Amino acid sequence: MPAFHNLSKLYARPGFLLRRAHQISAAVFEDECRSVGLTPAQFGVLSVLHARPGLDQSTLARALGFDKVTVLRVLRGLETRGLIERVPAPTSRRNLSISLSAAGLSLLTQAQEPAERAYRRLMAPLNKEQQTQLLDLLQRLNAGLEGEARAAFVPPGQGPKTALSA
Amino acid sequence: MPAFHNLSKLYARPGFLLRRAHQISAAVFEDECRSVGLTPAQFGVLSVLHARPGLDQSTLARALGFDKVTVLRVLRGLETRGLIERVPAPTSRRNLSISLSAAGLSLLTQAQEPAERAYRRLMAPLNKEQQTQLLDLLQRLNAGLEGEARAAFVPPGQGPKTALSA
DNA sequence: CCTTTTTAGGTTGCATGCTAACGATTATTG
DNA sequence: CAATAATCGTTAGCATGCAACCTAAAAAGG
Repeated sequence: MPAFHNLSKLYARPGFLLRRAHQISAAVFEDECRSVGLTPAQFGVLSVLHARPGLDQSTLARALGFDKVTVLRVLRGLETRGLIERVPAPTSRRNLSISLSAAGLSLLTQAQEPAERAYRRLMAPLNKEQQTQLLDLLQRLNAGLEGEARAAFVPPGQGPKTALSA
Repeated sequence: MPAFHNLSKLYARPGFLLRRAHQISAAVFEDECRSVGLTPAQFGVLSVLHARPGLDQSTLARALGFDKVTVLRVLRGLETRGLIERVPAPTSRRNLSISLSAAGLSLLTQAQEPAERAYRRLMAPLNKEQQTQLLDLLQRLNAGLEGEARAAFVPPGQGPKTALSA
């Protein structure tokens, strides 16, 4: 009898556990942030834009490990709601410079508390030591596998490396 | 200056790390299983059907923590490829009994090796102890938060609990 | 019994993530 | 400098996950 007869085999796969954990994480975040109307993706975009105003779309996508098409659609939604602004970049005719609007900054500020609650609710089943361990292991896993995912993750440089800060 | 000015804050969020880890995991799996043409979702469905032949769609969805619409669409694809069969269940007129076809079993068997490779490749950045730790922490997290996700996870019973085994 | 509620399967629509392709623009390099 | 390659924003299409809603069937309640 083949080994894959047993379901516990499937349930112990990291892919299965990661998928489920991500699913739960997103559900908890959306539940907590429903009041401010921000999804995890939108929250991520606004957060990066707050730290690095004026980024172009591609750099923004890489700063989150998002697909550039996803970023494009998220940005369109945020632009419609007046939370961000997209203007042609001065440095290059094919870049757009994205930045938070006043409303966007306000909403991001409002979202900090719900996001914190989501964090605590998600980590509630683990004690402090386990929480630290999990975050460390995930970071180690991700760092060791950068380049495996189609969408590259490249944290935006602070200085002259960023497209628009040159 | 608000604390959320710093990007490392965002990058250390469990939601961010889980999202990225899941993204990488799916990419690695799809890369390894491209030869047999199975996505993670399809592999999961076939695996459960192999362990529990004759399940109905809703029970199958709960056994994976999938949305029932997702299961429906995955099953349609698998049925078109002749990998599964859907027949009316004898016990109830609104249930469908799903089971692997010979081709489905064959493909699932072929997929075991690539799936194993994906497993090893995904866990490569961690040593044996860290791998065990990560799986344990994820299981603990998921178990502690069942019910938070919209799609419930209910492992199918072996005995008389399953819809069609009564 | 018969009515009410719950459930299974299904459809539709929206958000997200990926691939592939495209025109325009910028970089590279021969 | 000119040909080539890489990049940006964009569109389009497929897969996954959610919500809302429908019909039919089954369960639960009186």
